[in-house]
Amino acid sequence: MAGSAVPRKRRKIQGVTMVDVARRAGVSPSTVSLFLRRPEAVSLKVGDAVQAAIRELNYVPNLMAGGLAAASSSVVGVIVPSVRNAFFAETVAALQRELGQARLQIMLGHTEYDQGVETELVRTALSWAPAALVIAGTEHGKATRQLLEAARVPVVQVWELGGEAPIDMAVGFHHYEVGAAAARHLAARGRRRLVFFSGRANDDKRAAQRAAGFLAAGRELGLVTQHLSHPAPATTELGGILFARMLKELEGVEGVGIGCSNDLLALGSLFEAQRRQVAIPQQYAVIGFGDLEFAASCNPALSTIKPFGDLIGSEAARLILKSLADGEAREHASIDTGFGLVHRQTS
Amino acid sequence: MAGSAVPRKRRKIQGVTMVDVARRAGVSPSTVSLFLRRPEAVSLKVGDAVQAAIRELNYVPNLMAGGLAAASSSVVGVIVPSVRNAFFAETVAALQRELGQARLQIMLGHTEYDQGVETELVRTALSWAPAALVIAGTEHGKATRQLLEAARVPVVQVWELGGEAPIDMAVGFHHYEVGAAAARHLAARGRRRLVFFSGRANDDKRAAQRAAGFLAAGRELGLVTQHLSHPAPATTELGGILFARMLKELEGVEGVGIGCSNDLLALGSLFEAQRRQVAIPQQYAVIGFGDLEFAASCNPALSTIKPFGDLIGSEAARLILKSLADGEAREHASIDTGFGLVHRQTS
DNA sequence: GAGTTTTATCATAGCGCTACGATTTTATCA
DNA sequence: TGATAAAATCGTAGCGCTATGATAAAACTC
Repeated sequence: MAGSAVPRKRRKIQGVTMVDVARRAGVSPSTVSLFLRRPEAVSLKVGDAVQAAIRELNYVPNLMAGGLAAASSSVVGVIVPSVRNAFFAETVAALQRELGQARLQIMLGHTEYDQGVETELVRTALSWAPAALVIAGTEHGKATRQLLEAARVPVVQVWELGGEAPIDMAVGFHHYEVGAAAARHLAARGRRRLVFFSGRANDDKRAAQRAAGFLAAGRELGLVTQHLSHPAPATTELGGILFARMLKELEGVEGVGIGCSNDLLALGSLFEAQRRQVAIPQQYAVIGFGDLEFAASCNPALSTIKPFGDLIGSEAARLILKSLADGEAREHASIDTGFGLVHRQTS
Repeated sequence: MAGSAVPRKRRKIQGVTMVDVARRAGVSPSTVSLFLRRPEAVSLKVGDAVQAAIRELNYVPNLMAGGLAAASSSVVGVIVPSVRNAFFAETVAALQRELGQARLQIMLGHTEYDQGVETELVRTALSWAPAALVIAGTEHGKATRQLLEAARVPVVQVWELGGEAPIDMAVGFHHYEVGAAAARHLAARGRRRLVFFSGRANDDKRAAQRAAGFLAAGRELGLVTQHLSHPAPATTELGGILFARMLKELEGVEGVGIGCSNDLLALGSLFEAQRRQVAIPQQYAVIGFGDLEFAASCNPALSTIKPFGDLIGSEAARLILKSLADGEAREHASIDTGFGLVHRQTS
């Protein structure tokens, strides 16, 4: 109906396009494109000419155009609860390091432990036709799971194993086992009464699993085992608060061993103990989780359980790269990175 | 020359496109697009129909196509040394929180304090025709600076003020002043001999500036002031090492005040002091930088200088949003977020 | 040196969307 | 009611690139 024959004015995005480079180098645009994607497929002479033209014109390719034409982009969506959390920061750093080698970029999203936000972030990530998706955890809202299942890209769920079946691939460890290992360790060190400290009681599912594992193992060993938790994030401050609460509740009780949902809580406990002049590990043994960087240099040095956040990131990257190489024929791997018990002075 | 009249087979990226939605809703694709971008420009009846079609088909728009057509994308490139660094993690989190409201996504890159990597990351970010760029620091390599200057997008340099002139906009504070404030504080608390601890001596320019400010202010006050530094990253462990070194070098010296390049070093110092049974603040006063989450709950509680990392992120986001709204007419703002001296027990 | 294979380069048709201006519909007024 | 203004919808032409298959050039055969 609307039959306009008038040429519109072009809206130009870029200063220098591939066409400009091609003209400069005296070749066709296809050749420039080919050189950029597979330099070895182009003759040395032409390759050099193109390279020179690119440099002279300061050409920066447009990845949106490339991604659109190629039906896939070079972004990997990474969705974690928060990068302020040192655990995830480490994994994100490893991912970027490894994926960067393959010229893949990271598009980051933080859920802040909100399932609605998570769904939105997944949807947004998918809007970029990402090469792959990395998401923390295996328990997601129904909408998120649906989106992820329908997505025709590799999906790697990280930092957690067990629970719901992985959607595609998974790299992580069993938090329940972490808790159990902590309880058993304290028992082995002669503690007969166990307490678990945790924060963010409502939304950190992984912390909840560590707690569950700790409590179950403690009871299995026939020990009185209890849980002190709080809805606030698991910080040093909260560690102090929980330790104080514990002191009040367990006044006079001997042989207490404390498992902490993370090293920050443990650190806070250590400080509170100092303030109260309670000896650690003599009166109370403490074990954390995370092996955060201060754990080794605390006084007393903190016993803890070490996850391998860096390894999780690099293994996830490896799986992604492999999936991309294998195409449809890829397998649905699940990798257990395990954890290590680091026995220091607090237990 | 190559005149092929044969229709090629289409390579389909997406299951459901905007055309499908339009058909389902009984409107034209343009209307769907319009509804997505400016829902208020579409009649209520049509809007509902489109909305319903989107939901029923589970349509996910392709942002690459959108960005390409619109000559700008909804990504903001964020380039920081490392998210493992709590300072940057906080700013990144704030950025994502604020920018997310405007449906902007963050594309993250870590330089790991390498200038070559930084240039590559800037180049990659520019390949996405980003809506804006956020980069840590004001001192960049020549290539990076050139790229940023030529980029026709808002650029916000964060976490640092002073030094080289900002390329476009800047949000941060003067690290030199932080160091000076720390020195003056220690002097005011009666310390007559000052020492500054820092790590990553070679590549953390901002830490170097804090050191310079500390040393200059100390000397200006007529105090003997010295610098203990180390090439390793500024960790708790390094804090302990530097404190031990200081003890050896300054044996018997009274009234020593220690400034630390960050709270991790300060924490390590505290622990080392405990181990050596040296009283803080009686024998040695300590002040850190960062007000990391443990600072308030240490024993003794750590005096420190608080940057406002979160504020830096949200102000940067505000500037970006304003720039995008104002278009070409935008101003080249520079915002000093300042810092706060938090006096606790270690000084 | 003509025929055959291999290698290098090219022309074209979209990828899915948005901006633009044109067209149609609805509201307002004389 | 017809003329005019305002609002809603539509059709088209790319955005800059890549995949594809066609052509041209070079490297082998016998």
